[in-house]
This record gives sequence, structure tokens and C-alpha cells, in this order.
Amino acid sequence: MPAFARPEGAWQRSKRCGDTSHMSRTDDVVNGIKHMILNGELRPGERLPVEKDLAEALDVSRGSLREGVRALVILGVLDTRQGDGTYVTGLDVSRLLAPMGLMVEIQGEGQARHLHAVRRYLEVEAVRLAAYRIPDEALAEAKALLDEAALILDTAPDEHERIIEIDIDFHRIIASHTGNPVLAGMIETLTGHTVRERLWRSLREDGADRRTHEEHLAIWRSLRDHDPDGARVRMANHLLGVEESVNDGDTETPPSSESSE
Amino acid sequence: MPAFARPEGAWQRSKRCGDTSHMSRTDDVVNGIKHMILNGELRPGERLPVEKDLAEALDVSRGSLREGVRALVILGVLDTRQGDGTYVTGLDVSRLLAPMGLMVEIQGEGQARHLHAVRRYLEVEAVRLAAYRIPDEALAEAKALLDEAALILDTAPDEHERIIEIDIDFHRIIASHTGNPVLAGMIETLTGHTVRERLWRSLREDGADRRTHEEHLAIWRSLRDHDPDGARVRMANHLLGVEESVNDGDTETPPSSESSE
DNA sequence: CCTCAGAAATCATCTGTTCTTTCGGCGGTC
DNA sequence: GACCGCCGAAAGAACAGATGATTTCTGAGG
Repeated sequence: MPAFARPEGAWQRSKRCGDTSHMSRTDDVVNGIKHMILNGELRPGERLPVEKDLAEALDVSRGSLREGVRALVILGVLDTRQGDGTYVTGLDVSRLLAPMGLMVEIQGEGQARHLHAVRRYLEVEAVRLAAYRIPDEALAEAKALLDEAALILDTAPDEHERIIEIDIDFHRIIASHTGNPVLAGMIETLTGHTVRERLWRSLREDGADRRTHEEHLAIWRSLRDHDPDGARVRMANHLLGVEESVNDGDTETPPSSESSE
Repeated sequence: MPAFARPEGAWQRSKRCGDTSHMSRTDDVVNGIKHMILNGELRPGERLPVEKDLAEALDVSRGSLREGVRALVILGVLDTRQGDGTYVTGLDVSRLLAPMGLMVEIQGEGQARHLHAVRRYLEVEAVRLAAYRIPDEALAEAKALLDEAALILDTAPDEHERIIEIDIDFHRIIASHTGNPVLAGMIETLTGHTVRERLWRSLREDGADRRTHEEHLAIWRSLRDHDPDGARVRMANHLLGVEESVNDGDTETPPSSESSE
């Protein structure tokens, strides 16, 4: 029997030792499975016991077990497949970070300025790191995207959807070559489709996609030259420009010295 | 009847229009409630319909509804109180960011280096922002913490628990005066208790808490002088030092120029 | 060896029922 | 009139059983 199993019925009155908050059975499930993973009883990709057994082991009903499992599914820890079983995911950062996307969506409008500022901090570091180590293939890939964007700008300025996609992919390429998966995952999550859509909606009236393209090009050149400082400055300038367009100016509290380096 | 309600039984064969992935009833619940919030049908702090009614409105059973609601509770969007009802939370950033803490815990050991690097990027920006606007009261509060730490270091070097708490509080004070709640929330989440514990466990053998204290003092002085650049450099130095102690050197890929500013 | 129908295993969902907690009203007391 | 405690309604928490849906495995037949 697994170590975490409690003696039959022992929970009833004790209500979990001295814990101030009220742990629900579902929380028991979540914590139980979490511990099983942390203790190495469950490894990534491994399959969990069937609902009935696991429910018995954790001393909860199937309903409660399912609530907990479902929560872990949404958190990206577990993955249930009907007719097959429940498995631990690969536990990759991007997966675990995904639920944060919901936060971004919900907070969305209200904290958009702050959200975007954080994105800027992270992307600036990302492009700096990428400048060190981005391989030629990735540079070529990025260049191809920018060329396509240039073409669209000249011939079909209405293809906004594609322009947005290119923008996202360009930033994604950079993030994916930082050598830091956590950083990449956070940027990815922070820059969800929703946010981008909102951003571009405010920008499109501006006709700012031409300017954005030029800024992307400048970033690309710094990356190509493996110039971290240049890339950083270019990225900061780029994102700051976007923020200013959206926020009408007051990007951050300190009025000056934003470009103090 | 709410706009999102589907006609009775119409789902059975259509299986959600053209959606490639298989939406479960629980996802219907999550998305339904999410939309209710985004559309303004549900405002922060507001109470949801009772389980039975909401289940009927979303055309799912109570079990499925509960799974979805539970997921949103864990995501920090909803808050259920037995005997009372289910409410929308304040939707504050820190609450919505909390589930990310689970990611930090689970990923933990493996990505610790990358996790800490991201933390450094954010804290460096945070201390820069805080230097502009931190009020005298907060400075005094921080100083009190540091004084207490100094006292402990001189008289009771074994009080490691308290030292850790002081460290956390010191950084928290800084984060909370950035004027950017998203940034503060992310730092808070990224620097969960678990991470700190791990960090300090490796540091304590080093006897590095004296050095850490000196670095904190240096940061504090820059904050007091409202010197953003100084604070930034001091914070970077501080966290980089911690990382080096933990990682035995190779903090990041680029071998040099980490201090290129 | 390959194919495919059927069985088995497993998750998905629904329904009904029984606690446990919370809140509000009601009466009583000071 | 204000405060206090009791009690019942309301709501979520948890359980049990049954049924459906989907995937995988198995084995007979070709």
C-alpha cells in the first residue's frame, strides 16, 4: 500500500493535523498525486492506477478523485485518455505554464499595461541571450518570415492575420533560442494570442505595421551580428514603441530614464 | 436563459462544431464560466447560481459542473464556501498566478537554474522600479528587517528559519513597491517558499548568510538614495552570487559579459 | 502474416442520496 | 431596545451506483 494512504476513516474527526485551512478531499487528491510525483513514485509519462483503485488508495470517492484529477489535468500535470488511462504529462515548462494564460486572458484589459511591461523585461533578456547562441538556421528562418512580411506589406496590406502570425513566430524563434526553457515558456504564455490580437487591433489603425517591420529587421540584424547589447536595445525600443502606441504614452511610472543604459 | 446555453441534447452527435480537440463537459463548464466573467455577466466578488441551476444552464450534470468549478477554484478564479455559495474571487494577479507555484514546485530541481535566472531578470527590474517610488515607510520597514538580521547574525547564528523569512520579506517589500502588480505577483510566485528553502539549504554550509546580508544592505542603500541603476546592479550582483553558490559557476551560457553594462 | 469483429478495460457522465456548513429568522433574556 | 442562542432552510461536499463512450487488446479467420 502506498505510503500516503491514510488509515480507514481516520480522517473523520482529526481533520488533518493542525492545519488552519480546511482541506477538501479534492485537495487531498491533488496533494497526494503531487507528492507521488515529487517522491518519484510517479514519473513523467507514467500511468496512474485506475480511478477505482486510486480513489480507494487516497480514501476518497470516485467523484472527488475525478475532481482532483481534473484539476491536475487543467494544470497540465496529468493527461486523461478515455478508454486508456490517466498519465503524468512530460511536465514540460510550457505545459505547466499554460494555465497562466487563463490569468492573462481574465485579467487582460485591466492589467494589460503591467502585463506588457513584464513581457518586455523578459523579451529583452531573451533577445540578449539569443544573440549569443542563435544558430544560422534559426536566423535564416527568421529572415524568411521577415521577407514574407515585407512582401505582404508591399502587395497585400490587408493580410493582417498573417502579419500577426509572423510577428508571433518571429518572437517565438527568439524565445526558443535563449537556452532557458522557463524564460521561453513564460514569454510564450504572456504573449498569448488574445494579447497579441488586442495589441494589433489598436496598432492597425495606426498603420504601424510598417514601423514594426523595420524594428523587427533591426533586431534581426543585431541577432545576426551576435550583438547582445544591440539586440537588447532594439528589442526594448520595439516593445516600448508598441506599448506607447497602446497606452498613449505613460508606459511606466518613472517618466524619464527608461532608456538609462 | 443565458446566451451560452445549448439546446437540450443538441450536443450529442455534433460534438462541438468542427473543433479538432475533444472538449469535455468540464471544459464546457470552464469556458462557460470564463465567458460569463469576460462578458461581464459575472463580476468579481459576485455569487454564482446554485449548482443545480448552473448545471442546468450549462447543460451538464452536477458532477461535471463540480469538476469544472473545482478547476476554476484551483486556478484562483472561483471560491466556494460550503453552506454559502460559489463566488468569483477578486481576480487579483497574485491569486491567479498561484497555480504557477505548483509548476515551480514540480519542475523544481530540474529547471532550478533557469527558474532562478528568470527570477533574477524580474527582480532586477523590480528593484529598479522600486528605487523610483519606494516610500520612506517601506524603507524603514526594510531597514528594520535588515537590523534584525544583523542582530541574529551576531547573537544567534542558528536561527536560520528567521533569516530565511527576513530574506523573503525583504525581497517582497521591494517587489510590492514596483507599481506593477503583475511583476510583483510573478516574483512572489517564482520565489516560493520551496525554492527559497532549497536555495538556503545549499547556502548555509557556505556560511554565506553574512555575505547575503551585506548585499541586502547595499541594495537598501541604493533604494534609500533612490538610485535605480545602483539598485539594479546591486540586485543583479546579489542574485548572481546566490546562483553561483548554488550552481557551482556556470550560471548562464554566455561565459563572459554577464556584467556587460 | 494480416485483418477485423468482439471483448475487456478505462475514463466520461449522469442521477440520486446523505453529510456538513453557513446564514437568517425567531424567540427569549437582560 | 439590544444582545444571545436555537433551529431550520439553503448550499456546497462527498458518496454510491449505473450507464455510455472510447481505446486497446485478443483471437479467430483468411
